[in-house]
Amino acid sequence: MFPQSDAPAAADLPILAGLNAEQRAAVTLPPEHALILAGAGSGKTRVLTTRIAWLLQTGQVSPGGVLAVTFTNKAAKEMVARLTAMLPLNVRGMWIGTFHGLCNRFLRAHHKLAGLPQAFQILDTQDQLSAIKRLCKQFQVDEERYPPKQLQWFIAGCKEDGLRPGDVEVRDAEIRRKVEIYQLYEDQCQREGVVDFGELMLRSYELLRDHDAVREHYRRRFRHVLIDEFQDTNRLQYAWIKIIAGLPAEGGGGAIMAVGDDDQSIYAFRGARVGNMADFVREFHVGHQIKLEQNYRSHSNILDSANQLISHNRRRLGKNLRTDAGAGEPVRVYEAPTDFAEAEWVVEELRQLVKGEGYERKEVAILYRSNAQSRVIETQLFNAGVPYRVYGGLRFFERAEVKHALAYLRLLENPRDDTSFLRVVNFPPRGIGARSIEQLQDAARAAGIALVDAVASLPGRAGANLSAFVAKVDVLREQTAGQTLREIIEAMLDASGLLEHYRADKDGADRVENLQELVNAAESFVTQEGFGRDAVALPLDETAEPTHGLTQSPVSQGLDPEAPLLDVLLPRAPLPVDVDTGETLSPLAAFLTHAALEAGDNQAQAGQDAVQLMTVHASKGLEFDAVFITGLEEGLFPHENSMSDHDGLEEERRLMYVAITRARKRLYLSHAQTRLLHGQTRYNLRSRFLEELPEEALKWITPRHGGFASIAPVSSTAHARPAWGHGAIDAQSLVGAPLPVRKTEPAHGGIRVGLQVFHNKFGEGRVLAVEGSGDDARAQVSFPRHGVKWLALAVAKLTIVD
DNA sequence: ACACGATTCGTTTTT
DNA sequence: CGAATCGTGT
Repeated sequence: MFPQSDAPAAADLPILAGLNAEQRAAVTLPPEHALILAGAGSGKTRVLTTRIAWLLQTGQVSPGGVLAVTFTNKAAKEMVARLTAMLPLNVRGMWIGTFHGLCNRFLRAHHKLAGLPQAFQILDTQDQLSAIKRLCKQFQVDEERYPPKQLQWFIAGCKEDGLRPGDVEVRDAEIRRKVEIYQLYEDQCQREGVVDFGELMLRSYELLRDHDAVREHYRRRFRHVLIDEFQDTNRLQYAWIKIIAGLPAEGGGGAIMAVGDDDQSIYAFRGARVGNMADFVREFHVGHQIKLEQNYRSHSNILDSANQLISHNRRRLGKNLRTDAGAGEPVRVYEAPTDFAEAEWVVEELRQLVKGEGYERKEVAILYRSNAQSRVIETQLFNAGVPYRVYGGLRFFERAEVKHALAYLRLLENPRDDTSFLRVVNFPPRGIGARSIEQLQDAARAAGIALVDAVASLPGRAGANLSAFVAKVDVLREQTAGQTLREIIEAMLDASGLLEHYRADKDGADRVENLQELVNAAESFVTQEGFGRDAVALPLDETAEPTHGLTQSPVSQGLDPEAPLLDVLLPRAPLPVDVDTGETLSPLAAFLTHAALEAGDNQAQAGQDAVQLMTVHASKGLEFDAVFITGLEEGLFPHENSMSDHDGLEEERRLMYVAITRARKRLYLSHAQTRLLHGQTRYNLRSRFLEELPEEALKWITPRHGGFASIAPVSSTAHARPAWGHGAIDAQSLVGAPLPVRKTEPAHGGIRVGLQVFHNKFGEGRVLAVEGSGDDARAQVSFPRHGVKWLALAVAKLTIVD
């Protein structure tokens, strides 16, 4: 019997076509909590979006019942795009967005309960730091003992752990002081009506925690909660999910589908907790765990390398990628004498790739562990005239001139925004010096008021200048009332003198351009968000049937859980809306929010066929035909700061795993014997990660010329591991390996690789390499205190330690 | 107020 | 080495 044509069996829906068994299983899981372990290149986003589409199409949920959370705007946009392509359905009723974006909307809607002005502004990391610096000056915090950067880290860390100042365990005087400053910072933010990124999350969490009606409403509403990149969630984000979905013990709520990959967890340094995955399984009694192990990206030599490498990590949930693609080409490994030569080699190889083998430049990525490493490569590329693009500089909304402009705009919205006030009070310069500002700050602090409000109390010419500034902003505010966003910004650029200032600067052309670009950004914001046409009406989504028996009643009924919050909080609605009053944000305030939450692309020179340069971190989620991973050296990758502890090393290994799995067809790995770092020449051992790859998948392409013998790896007990993948470490495999291991030469006074030696000045150390002969014989020795040195055996008096 | 030397300090980063 | 910040001098 065939299923009715108008009601196809759920398993036969066209959206499911082309999915493999694992993917299909994940997509069609029953509405229970589930964890999807999605390996690199396993079609994770596809599963996520198809899951949503499937739930909708089979009538298991209405758009309003879906909550899908991502980390980046890019991921959120992609999800929306794919979903709209898949279904004729309007996605408007769904909550799809980043953690911060959704929290932002939520807080605007419930701003009264959250204790915030509806038009609160968002501090980015820069703003936060300057706010802290300002506070430190004001309260005479010793910036030597408490560097603002560290305070910022402390505060952000507390919030990520869900801790308010009162919750922090005060263990010593230093922490006590930090907590005091944390409290002062909080007071300051509250007074000025601004929130930082952590605050967006924490306030939302607390609001849900403290207001039963609100919490219950959302719990009832969201039948399905989907989380992308779950391994990157921090404590607070997981707590947020728990409270919005409801733990089983608390009566439960929506079904959670957490999608993640513990092997790609590379953000522990900023609070990400892989442990959330295990906690989730335990706390939600997760019954369904599905592994997506079929990889659609890479050839098997590449995949085998990734698998072999990551198998050296102890703490894993366990997963092995497989592919139907053939072995492909071997992974090429190159050892260069210097970082300079390494870069030369990359450029040469790249040229071959593009000219000889028809690779597109933009399909080639050059990866490195830290940004500083890009310089040498850039120089080489530049000299060779190869177009390239570096990811990860300043983004559009972070540029100084744009931030200045935004500060003026913020003052129009909220004159009490002291951060913005200070940013532009004397920019462009208008004769308001540090002295005047200090006076003003003193006055404001004494009276407990905002800087603008203290201006009137200042006498003399200082007061006059300041008053002129305030008046200027006030006039602009009145003038632009009711104008379109574009008109407001143009008026601001003119009245503030910003445009004029940069036009007068002979080097200001770029900045002028960026300011004009700001107008365009605003314009496209207006178009995209679509509130030029619909004004501020609250369009109900016709396709979204209320599933929970919500009756439509006036918005002003407020927090009755049965009230149509659903209708108010549509994420694609023009502007966030106050649930009590129906008030919306001004387009300007909305644009400012957008600017804070979405820092914009890097200077995207899209269209250009350029090689992509980026850190390994930045490469996560991307893929390329060919990938170079450079600087594979001990101390660099793995980074020295991460080498001391086991967890740090495992994260570095995951980072390497991410890097390897970016490559589709071809992978190059390289390291340099010598590298200029901090102005000093460093001799680095090659990375242990190279030794953790399957030798049969590798091909060493280093030309064997005499002078630069490579350094035999020294297996120490510090990291217990099978050095060559299979089996234990044995001399046989070391010698037989296809690595250009230099055979130790007979007579060097008995100095051989691996020996422990003693030096008069440097103490005990281990011999890493020996080369040359006779009077030229040298040994590379690693000393715990003094680092790695090359020593001339004829001069240095080395004795062998037993 | 600004310019210039002296200094310090160097992972990874999204929102 | 090179940037980013700091302090002094004019």
